[in-house]
Amino acid sequence: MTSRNAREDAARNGTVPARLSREEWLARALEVLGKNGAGQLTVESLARQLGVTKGSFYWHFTNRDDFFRQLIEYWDERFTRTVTTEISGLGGSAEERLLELMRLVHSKRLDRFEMPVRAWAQQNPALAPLVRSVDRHRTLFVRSLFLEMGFDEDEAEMRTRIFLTYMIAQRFLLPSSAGSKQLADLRKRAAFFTHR
Amino acid sequence: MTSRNAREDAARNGTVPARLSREEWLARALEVLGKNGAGQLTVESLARQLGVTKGSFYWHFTNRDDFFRQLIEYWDERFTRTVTTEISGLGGSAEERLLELMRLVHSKRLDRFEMPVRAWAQQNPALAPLVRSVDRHRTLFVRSLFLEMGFDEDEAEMRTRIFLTYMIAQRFLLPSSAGSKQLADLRKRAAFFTHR
DNA sequence: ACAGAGCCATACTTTTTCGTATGGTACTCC
DNA sequence: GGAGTACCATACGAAAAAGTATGGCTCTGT
Repeated sequence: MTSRNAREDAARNGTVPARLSREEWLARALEVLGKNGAGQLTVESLARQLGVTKGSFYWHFTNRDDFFRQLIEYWDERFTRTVTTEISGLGGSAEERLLELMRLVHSKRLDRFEMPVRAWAQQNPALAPLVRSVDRHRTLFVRSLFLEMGFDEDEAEMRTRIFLTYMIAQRFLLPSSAGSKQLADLRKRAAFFTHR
Repeated sequence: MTSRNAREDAARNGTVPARLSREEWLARALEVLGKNGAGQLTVESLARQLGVTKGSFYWHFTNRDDFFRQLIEYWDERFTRTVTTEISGLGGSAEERLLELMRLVHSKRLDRFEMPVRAWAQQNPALAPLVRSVDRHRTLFVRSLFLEMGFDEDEAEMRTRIFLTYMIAQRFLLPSSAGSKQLADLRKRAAFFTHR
């Protein structure tokens, strides 16, 4: 008889009964959203995966809408905020910082939740404004880089749009391109965005 | 007492009882997918909107999976196939045809289902291959344009990727930019993709 | 006018989910 | 060592959805 209860397993092993935190719910929810889609984003399914029951969920969150709001904020913090602040603290030219941004997003796969999060949140009237807020923050950040490179307002605006959409949807046309010349490709792509 | 039944209304007006076709189910499903998300893509919800019951659905389609497969094919036919064949029949330089492609997608809003369709279908193992097939077709088409412009294989490959991702995710960063200088912007964007 | 096919309504069963109510267990702090 | 708090289990009710079975209506062809 295999136990499908993580807390029982923990008890048998003498470890702590794996009391969950708020973040563990959110982290798991993002993974599910990315792998299985928004349709599988149910309370009881998440609870089963975490080895607990709904009782834990409704302790940490008042209801599903509250959970979803916190999920967007969690995603913003972990997959956007940390990058922009890190890049902001760097030196070098604006071109170099843009390349470093692409490198970071690629190596840490920070774009892996772009599509599922957006396609899911855009429909919800309570969540759409939160996503738009994330976009505003990104746009301001990238636009400042292009302005620093010397492009005028309109040109910086256009390049920011094309660059950000590429960062968002890139993963959609990547079946399994994994190659050895990825760094060279990254440089080429960055140069394409920053050429004059 | 207001009737929420389209067929009864039609009967009262003396018109045809609005017998539905397969395509009406598919067209409505795409609209729902775009507006309300995949979560609202249920048989009974669609039936209510069409003024019929589930009986009609299970007459036209064997089950939900069958319906979804046909939905992807319908989307491919109406929002990709028609464009590539129309552009193929045109004259002019490859640059002009690429601009015309952007114009068509923009004016007819052919990109409005990109994100919802993808985020939804990518999760389903039965649907993902169909979407990848659509991507292959698009990639071949756009890549041939860049090759015709004189770019080498690698360069054409990269520009195709950036161009297609932009066409896919463009709408995500467009709050309500609707301006009068849209055609000029289109030309500028096209030039950005085709410059050397 | 009658048979058959095409198309849909209705009723029903099973499954899944949200949310709530309530009780139980472990830990902390006096 | 007892009270209180933090965290979770269990049980329940209500709603919604997929799919099936079956009967009814409408048109066409003959």
